[in-house]
Amino acid sequence: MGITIKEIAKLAGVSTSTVSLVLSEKGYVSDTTQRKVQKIIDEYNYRPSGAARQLASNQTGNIGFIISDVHLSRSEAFYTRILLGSELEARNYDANIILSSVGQEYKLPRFLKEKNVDGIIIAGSVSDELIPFLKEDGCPVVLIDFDVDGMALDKVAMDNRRGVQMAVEHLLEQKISKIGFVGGSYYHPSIRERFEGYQIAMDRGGNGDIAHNKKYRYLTEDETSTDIGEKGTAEILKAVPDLEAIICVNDTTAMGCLKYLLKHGIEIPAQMSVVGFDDVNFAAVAHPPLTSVHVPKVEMGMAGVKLLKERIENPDRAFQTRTLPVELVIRESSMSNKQN
Amino acid sequence: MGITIKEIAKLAGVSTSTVSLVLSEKGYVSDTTQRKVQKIIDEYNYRPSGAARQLASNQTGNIGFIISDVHLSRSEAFYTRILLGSELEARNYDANIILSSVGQEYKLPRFLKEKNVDGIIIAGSVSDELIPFLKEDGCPVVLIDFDVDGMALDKVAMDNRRGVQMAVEHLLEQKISKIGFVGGSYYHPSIRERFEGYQIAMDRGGNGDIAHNKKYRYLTEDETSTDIGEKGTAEILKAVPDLEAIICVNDTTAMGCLKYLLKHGIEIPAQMSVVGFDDVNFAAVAHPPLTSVHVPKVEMGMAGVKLLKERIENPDRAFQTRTLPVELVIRESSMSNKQN
DNA sequence: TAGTAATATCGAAACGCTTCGATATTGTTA
DNA sequence: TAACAATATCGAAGCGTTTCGATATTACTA
Repeated sequence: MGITIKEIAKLAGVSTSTVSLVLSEKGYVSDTTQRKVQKIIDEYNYRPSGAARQLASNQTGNIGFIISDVHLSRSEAFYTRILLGSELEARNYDANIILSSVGQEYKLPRFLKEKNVDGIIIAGSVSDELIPFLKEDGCPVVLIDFDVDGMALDKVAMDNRRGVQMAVEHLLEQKISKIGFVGGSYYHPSIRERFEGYQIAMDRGGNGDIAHNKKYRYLTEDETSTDIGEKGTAEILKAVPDLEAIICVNDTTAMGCLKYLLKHGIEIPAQMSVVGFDDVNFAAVAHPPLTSVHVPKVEMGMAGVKLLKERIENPDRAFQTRTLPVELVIRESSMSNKQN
Repeated sequence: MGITIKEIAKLAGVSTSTVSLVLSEKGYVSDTTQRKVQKIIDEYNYRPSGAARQLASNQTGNIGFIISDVHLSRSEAFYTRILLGSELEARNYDANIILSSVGQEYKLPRFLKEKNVDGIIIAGSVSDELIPFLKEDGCPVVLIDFDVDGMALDKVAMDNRRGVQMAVEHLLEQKISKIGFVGGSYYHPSIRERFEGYQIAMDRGGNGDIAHNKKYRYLTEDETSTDIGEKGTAEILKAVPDLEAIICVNDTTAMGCLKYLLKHGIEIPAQMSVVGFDDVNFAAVAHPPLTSVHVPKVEMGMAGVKLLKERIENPDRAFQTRTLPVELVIRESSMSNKQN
């Protein structure tokens, strides 16, 4: 296709090795030569072939980003924002993100089959078989918002427990203690941690009896959704008519919760406070605006790339887990009148 | 790293060319040889090097997907779903999507600099300079939901005009004719088409006086947002107090519109109908659920990959524009009582 | 100023595939 | 059964880089 390094070398009157040195900015090159070569490069708009470079140097400059297709197609932009973060950070390293969604069928992404990446980021839950396979393959892997028991890997997480604790504390401060908990996807580590955070904070606030009473929770293995939110709210409300607040495992669930309450004329937050988690796009524009635990999604994506880079450069270092802090964003849905 | 084709060849007692033929499933290979070689391949878990393959065959199996970072980070999952579609379709061709967000600064993605892709998909608007540059470079390009005047390119579009026409007709049928139009990003071709659709349909319905009266519209070059929606609604309402409906250029804008109306106690749809466009995630869970023109986002992404593949295989064919149909999804926000 | 270190450049061997042309074998046709 | 086509396999030449010595030049040190 384009012009090659050989031709550039000839035009500049130097060897290809010299051109290569100019390109990579390492080794010794005199100023005059460097300028001379660079001029030709610019003039002919020369761009080195990635393939050749990869082949010769045995590194690709690519980062594989794996995400389950159900996550990628989920309505709320959670993993998408993580992807964005990774992409932004990758740009800093001049690396490319090769995206691959995987289904449940455990078909290896092509880039993997052809070892076209220096390392892999996995965001969210994926098929169980995939990760052991990758590890065995010796490919550097970083997990974002996921975990596999007993797998020594670099991970990026968020402080799920702390997040819900803050939410609970915020409610307790308003003298709201009859707090229910609604959610799905209970298989996911983050979800479990969120529930634990709820129990811990309730225990501490002296409301352990509530947090350990099954009447106050609706928790299923089904994928979180607005439906789960609606149904869960209905169930809990049936069991506990004088409920004061509902904490949802994520905003999607909370949307369902809001929907149910609205439909049944239960005033938010006057009669019922609602808190979500993730602080995704629509939390702020929901009706009423939804109090939610903000997750630094973009930062998580960036952290993943950083961790991966470090692992690639230093394959023998100890495995790390980077847990990013979260933040409670208080909006109307939980600003109970009782406070004022 | 791994085992190479040479070693496989030796182990199978054939030449590397034969192994290559087995791999690519073309040319003549006897059944026995094919089995023999495949056995070794499986046994040693051999996977050919993408780099070497690319270098030798001069094709990458990669598709570049370019999206402006503002789009990628936009809250609603519009372009993200297009990306998903492309990814799914790419899987069918065993191709990889290399994702690259670009900022306004027009820094070339690395994959582009190193011609690491067979073709490129651009989703949404990007820097003006980028596209001519790519064309000049001879790289196959497909535009999804974007256009550059006078650029002969393959494109994937949606029927924006028809979409808004349907919305208008739906309102007119309910004897609602005082319809305003709110939106931003007016520089974007799709947005302009949506506005045109509004005018055309209003003209046809005998309400041209309204559609051509500036009082009935709020249209800016600023990026669409809920803020635009709020502000636009406020402005139009000030100018036309007896307004009956508002069509927004997209759902994000419509969310702002709903927010404003809700805040000011204007009942939807009893006093005011609202229609959005795109039918993104939160449209269905909005309060009230938002009538919106459904855009087949995933299908658009898939169509882009198909178009690109066709172009790559046949570089000289005429340029095509694939316009996908849209659909009006009627929800509560526009089911005026007048109808019943 | 000889001897060594730093600087500058180059040639050539990889890197791991694909593919073309050559050669050998088998099958088909008149 | 001679002649030719189809089938099967192989060797070797690329593909466009990087990188490892080797060599040549210049600068510095004692």
